[in-house]
Amino acid sequence: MKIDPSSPADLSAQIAGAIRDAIIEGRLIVDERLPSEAELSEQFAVSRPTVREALKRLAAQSLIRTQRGATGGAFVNRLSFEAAQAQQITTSILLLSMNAVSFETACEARFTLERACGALSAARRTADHLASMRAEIHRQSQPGLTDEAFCASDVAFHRALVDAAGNPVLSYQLAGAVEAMQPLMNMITFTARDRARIVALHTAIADAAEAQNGAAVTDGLTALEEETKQLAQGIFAARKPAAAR
Amino acid sequence: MKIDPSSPADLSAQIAGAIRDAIIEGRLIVDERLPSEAELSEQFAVSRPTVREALKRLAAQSLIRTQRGATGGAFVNRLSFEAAQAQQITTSILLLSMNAVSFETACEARFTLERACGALSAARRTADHLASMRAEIHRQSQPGLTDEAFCASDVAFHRALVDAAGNPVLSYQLAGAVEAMQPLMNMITFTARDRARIVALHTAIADAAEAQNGAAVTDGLTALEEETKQLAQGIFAARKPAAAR
DNA sequence: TTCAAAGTAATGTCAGACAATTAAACGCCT
DNA sequence: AGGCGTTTAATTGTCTGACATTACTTTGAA
Repeated sequence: MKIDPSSPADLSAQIAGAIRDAIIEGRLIVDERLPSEAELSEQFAVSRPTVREALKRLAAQSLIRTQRGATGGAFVNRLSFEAAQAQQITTSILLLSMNAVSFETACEARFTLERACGALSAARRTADHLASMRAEIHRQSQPGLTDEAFCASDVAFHRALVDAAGNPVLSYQLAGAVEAMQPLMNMITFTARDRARIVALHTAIADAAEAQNGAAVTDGLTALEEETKQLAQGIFAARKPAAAR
Repeated sequence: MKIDPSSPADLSAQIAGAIRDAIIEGRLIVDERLPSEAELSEQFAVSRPTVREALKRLAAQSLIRTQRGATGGAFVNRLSFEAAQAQQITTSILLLSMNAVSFETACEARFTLERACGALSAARRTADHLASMRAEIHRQSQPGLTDEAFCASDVAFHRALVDAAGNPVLSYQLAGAVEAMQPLMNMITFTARDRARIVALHTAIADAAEAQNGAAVTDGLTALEEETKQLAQGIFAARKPAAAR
């Protein structure tokens, strides 16, 4: 684990990179303890604050965790599916909000990916998954629900559908697609959305999953995509003349 | 932007979180300059090293960039698709290597997602995408190619296929699925792989894309998945009795 | 007017110190 | 001898102050 001392700046980035590479290449394994900050600063011939900055960089990516006390120190973290999903969701939200992605592009990506799960979800769904989906549909039918709660339930429904595929890698990959879209869709369509229509489409999807009919799940998602796109188009069409005045 | 000074530890995490929230919620916009480290340390009533640790955390997630000099400082970064993809690939590699994901699960997730692009890629592929795919196939046919180069070309082929869908959000989401699998598949199957068979399957996929036949692209990917799974099964079957001795 | 040099403000790095926390080692009492 | 409370040591978390480095800005001179 070496760094280039000739480069004058960004020592902490170099050190973080060296440790990260060691983790990725398996030279540091899960739950292994890194040398103490004092030892690291000796090894890399830098000061302790510089080492600390490097460790904070790694902590920000959930690559290490730190513990205080006598047997404390920095430990290589097992990257859990949960932590990875949270990271992916944050990244996806930022990516969408900072890059002027069109509603259609994002919507297409989301539903294309979710449809990919359709067949697997229909084949493997358990009673638990079905119950979760039905519960969310029931919640969505409650008249007093706030817009935020309706959106959260919408996301929960789709998460249950994705999880029904029984493939944690797939669930992780789709976390960003499903959850990052919520703020975007919420801000655009929540005023015009017809909840009864959404509930009907969700019910059709749940029914198809219960019948283990993969094609019907896929069709249901396609119908939902069409509904969403038309809704957005209507809103954009109504906005433009208003803005042109 | 406030932090809780009563919590004794992890001040830098709190500060990083406060700034991150400000960025996500739009209170800090792209290319906006943050206050200087000295000003931030005053605002949050902490020392400059603590502020610096917080900024390094954000820099590790590509949320900010820093510049030295008189007009320097920390600026909100536009999260590019490229940077987001790089992050996702790193996260995916770590997730797979640290969580004992079965080959089958990862393989299924990868091909399920890639198949989802099939129809779009077939419909929208340009001459450039086709040329990229053909070029990679040609490279894969060269007899003197190293295993590493073959794998890299394999990844490039699939990247071209995914990019052909013309949806950058989709490309971003699939980056992890396609690129993170390379080390995993490489380490398991490269000894037993029949390159001619892979090239034939790739050619079939490229032909289908050229003919804009979405179903054929999907079928080609399914065939490739089957090939890969059987290859892996054969290897695991051969390993087990050897290890049992 | 143009170009070079000094000034200035910001990040990058270092050194040393103290506080807070935690587990292990130790000693004491039962 | 064994259990329990206390001390001790190691480590991270934070602070203070300083200097180095960088790059823009201003000023001055040709």
